[in-house]
Amino acid sequence: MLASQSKDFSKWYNQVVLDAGLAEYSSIKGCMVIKPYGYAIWENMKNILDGMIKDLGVDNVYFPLFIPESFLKKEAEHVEGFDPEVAWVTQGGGKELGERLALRPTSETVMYDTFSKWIQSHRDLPLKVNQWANIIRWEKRTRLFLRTLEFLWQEGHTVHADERGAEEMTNSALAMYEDFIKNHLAIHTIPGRKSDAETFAGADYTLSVESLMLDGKGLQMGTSHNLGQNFAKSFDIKFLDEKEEQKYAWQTSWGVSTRMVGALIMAHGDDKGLVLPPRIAPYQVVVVPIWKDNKEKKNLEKYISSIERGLSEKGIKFFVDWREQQTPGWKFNDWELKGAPLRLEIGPNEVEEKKVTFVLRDDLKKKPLALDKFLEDAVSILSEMQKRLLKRSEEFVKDNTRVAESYSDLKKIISEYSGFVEAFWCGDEKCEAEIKEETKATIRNIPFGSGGKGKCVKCGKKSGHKVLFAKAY
RNA sequence: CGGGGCGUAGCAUAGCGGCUUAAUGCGCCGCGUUUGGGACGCGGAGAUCGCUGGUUCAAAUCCAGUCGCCCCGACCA
Repeated sequence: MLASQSKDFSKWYNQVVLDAGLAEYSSIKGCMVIKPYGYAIWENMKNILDGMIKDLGVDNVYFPLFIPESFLKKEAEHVEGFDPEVAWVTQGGGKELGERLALRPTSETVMYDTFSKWIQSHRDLPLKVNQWANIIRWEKRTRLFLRTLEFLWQEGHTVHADERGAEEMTNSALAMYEDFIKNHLAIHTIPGRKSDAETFAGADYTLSVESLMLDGKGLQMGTSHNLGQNFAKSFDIKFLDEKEEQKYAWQTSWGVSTRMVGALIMAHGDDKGLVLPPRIAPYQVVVVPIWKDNKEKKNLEKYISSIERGLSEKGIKFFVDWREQQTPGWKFNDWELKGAPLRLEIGPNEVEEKKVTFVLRDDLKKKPLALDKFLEDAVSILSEMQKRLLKRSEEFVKDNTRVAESYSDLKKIISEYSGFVEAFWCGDEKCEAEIKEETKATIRNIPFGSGGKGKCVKCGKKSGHKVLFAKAY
């Protein structure tokens, strides 16, 4: 039995990850094994995003896992930010190394060392590359998919001739994430800008898309950094422009990680397990055959193969669960745990009447439908479900976003409801730090277009924008 | 890095100085009956009790060390 979401959310989360077969703990501290079903979800995310990234004119590359210490040290803020969580290689081939090698916590430095050689002329720009890779960050506290010592991600890195080019890229990367998360993961996010304290080490500014999990905690789902010329200056990325002048380049970097799998679980799941949006589910339709004897099974096989043909023609990803050891009831529960969007229960009754019985994961009601009609409607049934999940997510975020007029409001809302809290903030890091200290809530971001005039909830100084507070993962 | 907990079969646990062969559930293997909401019977395989040392006539059990993991806090995609 699965723990109840409302009673113990984190226990529920861990059980879903383990029992649904997404991942398990490995024998290596802080690291997880991603199992086939979990990896299939990541793979779907990866494939879709990879196409979107290419549509932005970005090419895939691969850079070394090892980063010499001297590279990391070139950008002062960058080292400082990452130093506490870097893993170092000090020996190789049985010998002590002359220089330590970091296992990449992110690839800015190792890439930009090379970029400085690639870029000589304005004709070499813009340079846009992306890398799918594993990342090592020595986190003190780990949690399946959300925070592990090693994780998988995508990191885009671009170089531009002018500030505007970098700005536009920073925005389009974020827009791409928002689009992907909305239209494929069916999760509503709030795009905005990070406060200085939460800005990526070495960036001019950081944009993010933030969402709310079902327990009311915030989760950053993607980030896009405008690096300005900070790294260009440290790594000497210069080019001759049209006027034959030497200029430092402008850069961006942006990424999303396997953390999104965790977000997917926590944004849609229920007490029965995962709820996967059809567009990201490994199997959109799972067929559970029900039979008593060989004769019934023979008839079923024939009937189901016609269903298979029909689903294939519509481009629907499906799986027929012919396992002999499990009873139908067991399979129903198993696929609910695994979040299959649509389940077909096919037995002698369905064969007899040329119909299907289907159950959608979000409402769990059994519905009969003529086979022909079902095959005709399957695509739209799934896309309706996709829409419902997004709508539910939007409503959830809306219902759990509250406005705080005063500091006591803020404290009260955070402790009673959690969720997002909109409040004015003066921009002072001191107020931000004190609020974090006292309420555990952090500024998730400053949503785009948030304006108005008011007073900082903490110090009462004038403020020109509301920001989003939440307790976060 | 601070606080807490735990290492016994693939997994989850019981046993906490002597019950004589280390137990139970799940899982696994075989046979049979089952199969429309987590089936059942019978038979079976599987454990140097994390590791090292010590105390004792006797150690999974007590002591010391060591390694590892999990949970709670500060740092983070």
